[in-house]
Amino acid sequence: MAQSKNLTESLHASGRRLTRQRQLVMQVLQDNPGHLEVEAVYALAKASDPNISLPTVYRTLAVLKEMGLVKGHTLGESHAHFEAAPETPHYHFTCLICGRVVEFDAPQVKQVVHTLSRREGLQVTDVHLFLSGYCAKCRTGGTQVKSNI
Amino acid sequence: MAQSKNLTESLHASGRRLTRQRQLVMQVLQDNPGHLEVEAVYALAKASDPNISLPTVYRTLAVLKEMGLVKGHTLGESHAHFEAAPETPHYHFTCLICGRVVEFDAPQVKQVVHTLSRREGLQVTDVHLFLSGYCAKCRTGGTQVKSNI
DNA sequence: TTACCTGCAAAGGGTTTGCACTTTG
DNA sequence: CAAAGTGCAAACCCTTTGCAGGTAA
Repeated sequence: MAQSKNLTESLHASGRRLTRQRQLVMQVLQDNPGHLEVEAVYALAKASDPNISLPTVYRTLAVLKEMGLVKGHTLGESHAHFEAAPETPHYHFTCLICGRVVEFDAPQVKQVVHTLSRREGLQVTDVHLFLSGYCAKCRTGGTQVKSNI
Repeated sequence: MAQSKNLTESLHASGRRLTRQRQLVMQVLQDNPGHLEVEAVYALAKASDPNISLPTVYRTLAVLKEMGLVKGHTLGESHAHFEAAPETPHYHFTCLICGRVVEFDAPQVKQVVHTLSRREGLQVTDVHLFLSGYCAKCRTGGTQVKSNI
């Protein structure tokens, strides 16, 4: 549980308490790299603690996000996705058909952000680069996992 | 009404009909550059046609988006924003305090997209680069227009 | 002990849908 | 005239909130 240290400290620093539920949600996010919908976090957490509630998951995600331990996205869809905050920022491509997410890095983005910040006098705290389209499989009419509409 | 041509053709090409409401919504988006929330589109449309309904605005925006005539965003907020599809793509910064939106272009992004597409065999149909943080005014504790919570 | 936190249930709020009527082509 | 589109009202669904009982510190 390498998480505990960071989580404990962050909570303490902001005058909050370390609860079983907060540890659990953080653990779930760390054990499941990539994007999890809130319902998925809830389901995974519930596997360890059947009593945890959905409102608590929402509240916990908000707290963790505020402390910078997790990142939240709303990638064009109606519901939010969360992931443990990666050391190195990265960006996302989502396939419109099968929903596959490709994560990638792009150093040029930092440069863009820096240039803009200077020019406009902005302080940028968060960067989302989100691409959508068709992945290699779905382009060719192959898999189409999600298109059973 | 330079719009009419494009709208008419796009609708016809997809076997849809040209209605007063669709013309109106498209007109509203074109006459009001920048981002409009759905409610704002509704209000502006209603000024010209008091009978237009909110569901129709939603349905129309979905149709226009599908045809590529408008772009929809969900910039970290709970509700969607729309804008007439610009000739040249651009990106957005939103101030977390006052809500100001700064639009900007960044040619480097095209390069990033191109590189990734090739490497992963993706077909990218949409690109969102969304920054958030504090604008020049709000950094200094100045205006804080929106923080009357 | 005492804030803070959780669970439950209910409320919120943006978005979507069912249906009868209207309008386009 | 037939099919597509609209308006109205109600349903949906993700998310938030009020509150009484728990729990970390």
